[in-house]
Amino acid sequence: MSITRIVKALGDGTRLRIVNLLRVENLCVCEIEAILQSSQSNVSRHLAKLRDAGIIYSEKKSQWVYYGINVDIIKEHSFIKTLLDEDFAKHLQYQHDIATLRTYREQNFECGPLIITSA
Amino acid sequence: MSITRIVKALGDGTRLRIVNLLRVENLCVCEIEAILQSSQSNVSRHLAKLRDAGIIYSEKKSQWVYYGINVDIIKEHSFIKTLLDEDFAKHLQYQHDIATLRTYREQNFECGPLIITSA
DNA sequence: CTAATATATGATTAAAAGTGAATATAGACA
DNA sequence: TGTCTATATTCACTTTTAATCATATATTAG
Repeated sequence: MSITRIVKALGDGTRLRIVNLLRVENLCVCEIEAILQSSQSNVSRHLAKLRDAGIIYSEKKSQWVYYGINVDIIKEHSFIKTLLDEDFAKHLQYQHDIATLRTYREQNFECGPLIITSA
Repeated sequence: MSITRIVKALGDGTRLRIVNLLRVENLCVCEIEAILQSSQSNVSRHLAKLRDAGIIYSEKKSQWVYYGINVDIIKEHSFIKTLLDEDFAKHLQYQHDIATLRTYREQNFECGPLIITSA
């Protein structure tokens, strides 16, 4: 996979937020949808772009499709690892998304709407 | 500067090649133009995009404008450093561009056309 | 001043990318 | 079987981006 293709696929706010979340754990479309407060089709399309660029993989489990970081591409393109491990941590947006994910887990939400308490 | 903005600015083949060259040394527009075999206005526009994203800076010296990597943004966004130091090295295209730059220097070219001997 | 060179930018066009709404597909379960 | 849920995909539309050509600006050299 070319560097250009990978960087291009990462060059979108929503997709960076998705990759940041997947760094914590594998998630299905509806979970990402809830955390990012974005539409189903929008999230699905962004996931497809990331997968086409080899950054993430998908795995179907009954009716859900779980997405996760493709560790092989990270080994091949180490800047992605630096981005995930060092750079996301410095920006509030990404920390906040992970906090939302934790809230989501604590509340034992299944796929469905998440009540966000703080913006 | 947001990560999204930076990644977006890097998400183009020509701009990645430019950043790869600037890693070696500061260059003016006409030198980049010759090495990448691209048009003056095209190179100028790509440079402007990189500069607007804070990835490079420009410095006018008499009639030339020299561009160079902005080290401050690399300190702030370490994935750029990994990209420059580790990932470019693994891809032939970027190595080749640097070889062309060396040829350019050995031939003592001023700004002007460069005779490429091998593709 | 004039000519030549280096760079930036406006205008235009073509291609690519993003989005909401609707639809299609596939699995789960009664 | 029919229905519900999760996901993907298509359509129509808008926005963004890239490339090219032509022109403008600035600097140097004569």
